[in-house]
Amino acid sequence: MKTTRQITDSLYEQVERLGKALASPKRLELIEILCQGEKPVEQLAQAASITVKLTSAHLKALKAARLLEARREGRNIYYRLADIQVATLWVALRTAAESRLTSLQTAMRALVTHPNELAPMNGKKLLSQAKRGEVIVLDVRPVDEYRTAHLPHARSIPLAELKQRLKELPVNCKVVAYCRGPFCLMAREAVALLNKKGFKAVRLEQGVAEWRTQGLPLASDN
Amino acid sequence: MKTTRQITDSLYEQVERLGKALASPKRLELIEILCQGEKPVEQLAQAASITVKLTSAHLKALKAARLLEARREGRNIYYRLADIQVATLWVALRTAAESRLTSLQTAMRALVTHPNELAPMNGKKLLSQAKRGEVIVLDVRPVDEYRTAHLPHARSIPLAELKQRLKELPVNCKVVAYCRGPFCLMAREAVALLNKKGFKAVRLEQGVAEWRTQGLPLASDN
DNA sequence: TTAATATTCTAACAATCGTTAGAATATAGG
DNA sequence: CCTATATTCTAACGATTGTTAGAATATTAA
Repeated sequence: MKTTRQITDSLYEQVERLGKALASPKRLELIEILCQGEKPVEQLAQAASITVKLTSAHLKALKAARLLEARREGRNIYYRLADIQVATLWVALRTAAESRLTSLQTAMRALVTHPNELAPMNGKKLLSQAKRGEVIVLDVRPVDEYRTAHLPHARSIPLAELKQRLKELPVNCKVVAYCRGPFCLMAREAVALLNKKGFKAVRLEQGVAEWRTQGLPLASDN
Repeated sequence: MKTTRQITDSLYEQVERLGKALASPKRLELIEILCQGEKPVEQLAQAASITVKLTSAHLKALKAARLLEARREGRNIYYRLADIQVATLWVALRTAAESRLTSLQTAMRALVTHPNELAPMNGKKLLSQAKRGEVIVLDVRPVDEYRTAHLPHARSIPLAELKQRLKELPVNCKVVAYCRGPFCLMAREAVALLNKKGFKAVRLEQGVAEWRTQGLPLASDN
């Protein structure tokens, strides 16, 4: 027979398992990357800039905490979020950190280096403008992430290819670039490049995960 | 000049600080207790069943992560949540754990020992019933927590005093008891006692924190 | 001032975690 | 079958964390 205290302890210890999974920067980054869609281990390792072995260990920990699931396809093992709720939890944690930690606020403010990089835009307003063709919404993530899920009316040009594919964009139309979210630097780089080349470009702070938690619609290529 | 990777790393490391603060069962329990209102160190230690020294260390960690704030009043130092958002984060984490971890689900199902302990009730429905006097909403937490915030129309009888104060309750009216939340066992004990004594009592799963995150109104004594 | 109370600080130990390297496993293709 | 590739497992290390005990600090009351 367990005492009341033992029962209470065991309940909090269960939640601790989730907390521990969220207590590592690389695990958080892996979650963020997986919010963009499923990926094999090596690709995750590359995206997070750590060794495959370490990636595997972190993925194991996240899987043990039931935050991830895995499937094998040929030689690769693809990991994915166990549930959209996991993305919601990540966004909640990041948002809480942004509003609570002044050090994070200053770190993020320091990222706004170029004066022509405007403030993040309103979601619904952007949607209607994109629909009417008044702005071009540009997804600068890798193509596979675009295919999994992207903003409605968005066009895909990965950051790595942007320099070569500038001709595809009309010069006079305003461009709104987005990437994985507030912690991802790809859209910032894209905007800097575009503005240097004479385009009128601004950055959208939200990524697909934030977009989804706000209840806004998404599209996908299948 | 920092590289893109160094910037990205530092952003995730900031969020890690929050994650780490949530990666200890006792710190989680302290947060839950503080969701009920501010308390001095010794009372927190007692409520969490740990030593004052250890409590102080955990509180220090939580304060460093900006989840708590403190104020001195005479000889005591009162801790409180830095923001209601912290309570929201705690509820989000607990909810995620409840839905993701089967071990937690079974642990919680095991708590429903008495068949006369009914399923948790709907918030708005309860509110209107309480307003019309069809049910008695009973807050069995310590009085100071009741004073800080309680459900509308709720009556306070702390669990410790319930046995002596049974006469205050009408026998024929249905009683809905609540405490700190799903992880708190006080309401369960109260319901078990009431039913044994011939009352018709059920337990409300939500506590004040859950109530608030659902956007429902609260009352307080000042 | 001194004594009592509440809390924090410091130091130390054991347990846990992140990280790395080397061995092991599972699959695909020849 | 063998070989190459992708991933995990095992073992080990150093760093970090939870916990405890003893000293130090701050406040109140006498």
